[in-house]
Amino acid sequence: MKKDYVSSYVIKRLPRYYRFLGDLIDEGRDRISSSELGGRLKLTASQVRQDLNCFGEFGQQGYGYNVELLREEIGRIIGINGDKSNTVIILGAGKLGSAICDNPSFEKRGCKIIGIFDKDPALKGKDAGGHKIRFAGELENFCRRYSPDIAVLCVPKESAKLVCEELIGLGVTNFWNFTHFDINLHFDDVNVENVHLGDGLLTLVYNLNAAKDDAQAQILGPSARKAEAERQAAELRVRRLKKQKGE
Amino acid sequence: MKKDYVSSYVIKRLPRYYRFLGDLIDEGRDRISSSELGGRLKLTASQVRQDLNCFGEFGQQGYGYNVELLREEIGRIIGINGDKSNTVIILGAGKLGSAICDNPSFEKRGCKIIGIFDKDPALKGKDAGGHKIRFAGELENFCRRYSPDIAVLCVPKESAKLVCEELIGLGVTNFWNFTHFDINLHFDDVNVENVHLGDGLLTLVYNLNAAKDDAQAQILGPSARKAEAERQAAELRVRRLKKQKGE
DNA sequence: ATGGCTTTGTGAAAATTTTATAAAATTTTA
DNA sequence: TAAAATTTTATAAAATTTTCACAAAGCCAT
Repeated sequence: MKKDYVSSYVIKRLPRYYRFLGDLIDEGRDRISSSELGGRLKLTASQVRQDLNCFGEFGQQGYGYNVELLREEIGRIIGINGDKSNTVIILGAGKLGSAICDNPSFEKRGCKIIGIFDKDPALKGKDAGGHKIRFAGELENFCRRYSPDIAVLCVPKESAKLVCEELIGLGVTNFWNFTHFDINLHFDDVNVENVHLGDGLLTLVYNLNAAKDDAQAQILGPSARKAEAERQAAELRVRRLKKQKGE
Repeated sequence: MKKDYVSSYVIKRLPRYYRFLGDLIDEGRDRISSSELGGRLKLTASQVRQDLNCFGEFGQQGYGYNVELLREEIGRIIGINGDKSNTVIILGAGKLGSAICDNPSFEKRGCKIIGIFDKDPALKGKDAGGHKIRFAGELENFCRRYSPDIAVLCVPKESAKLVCEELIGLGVTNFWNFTHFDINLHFDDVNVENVHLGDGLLTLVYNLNAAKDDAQAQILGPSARKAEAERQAAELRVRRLKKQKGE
């Protein structure tokens, strides 16, 4: 049954489904069951079905889901409409900015880069991923004229707040944020997707160290750990008993 | 009380605490309460206390937390030891690879880049963030000699599986994955931190479209939405009543 | 030193997310 | 064509995360 509220956990999984369904099409698959889909994505079949049912009934009993149809449907849910793409500007034409500029295929995701800006006048006119870098001073006029949907922030942390303020003032409300400045903590009524690369590295380092201590620590939840501990204790008891009998 | 199991949600928040405490030090703050910390990070005071108490008792009643001490403690928890840094290799010296190479300060996070590799022989010897690019063929010998702790994957999706297999075979178990290949779906016993930039963009696009429909949709949970709906209904009743009285 | 005030740590309640089960519909097989 | 197998949808149960509430502990002004 279609829900009127969908949790952020479900939404975070949508792009993964979308991406995987694309792979399935490449494999030549035309149908898939929730249990196989779940198995391959390391989710339970239940979860897959619950997730999809938030948006409608896309499956067919006894058959499963049509791969192509489901992918199209999820694309529609996310909002990748072939007819109207979201316009994107990139702030900061440093290494990261220009890497972002051509790396993840914006077009495939219904987005179109319409400008890249840098406050360094020396970069003006140079190329970044097929786009001419503009001087930051042009930003105001550009935004008033084209009102971009999304701003990608690749500026140094120190500039981030100022740039944000200006952009919000110019009506930009959606940010893909690669800076270490937490936009949502300072401004309301904005959509922000934070990347915070450094945070991810730290999470990895934590898990790296945790794995040294206990290989299972990161895999099992509390109840599963408890069950495992009990299983091991039971095994020990059995072994002890056998040993007693043997003697 | 120190816990022996800590949920992944808590762990994901640790880097944020760590980063924010750094900012507080820059601001010259030397103490902070859980309620202020929560307020500034958009978390509840309760959650902050629960999170920290997973690892020990770092606060003091009537005082709060010492900023510097707490930051140090969280650093220790994550595993950023000044004495021994984790060694990192980068696979793929394209735009993204070389951007990663100098952008997020690995050193600050207890990591040290010891090599960057690319399968394009033309890049061999060229500079990327102060490191000489090596030819991918050297990877095996290099790994056997230095056994790096972490591999950063910035290769195209097609190469990802092969590179992964080789690295795992060479004993690398920690991956910071920027490719669209889901390592953890194909290999066990590895720590993976996926970035999947494209997924983040899609999440942003979804929220962008959702915001158009309902500004509050992404902020409130189900029960809060229900309560808000009830509040509005009650307000309407009151207004109606007033109107009746007025007439 | 003392008393009021602040703030933590913690167990329990509430909310949310995930998993499991029962019922219904469709396909496949014989 | 009918029965068996498969698989979804809807619902209920379980697990997990978050919030609440308060006693105990320590700070700080007087």
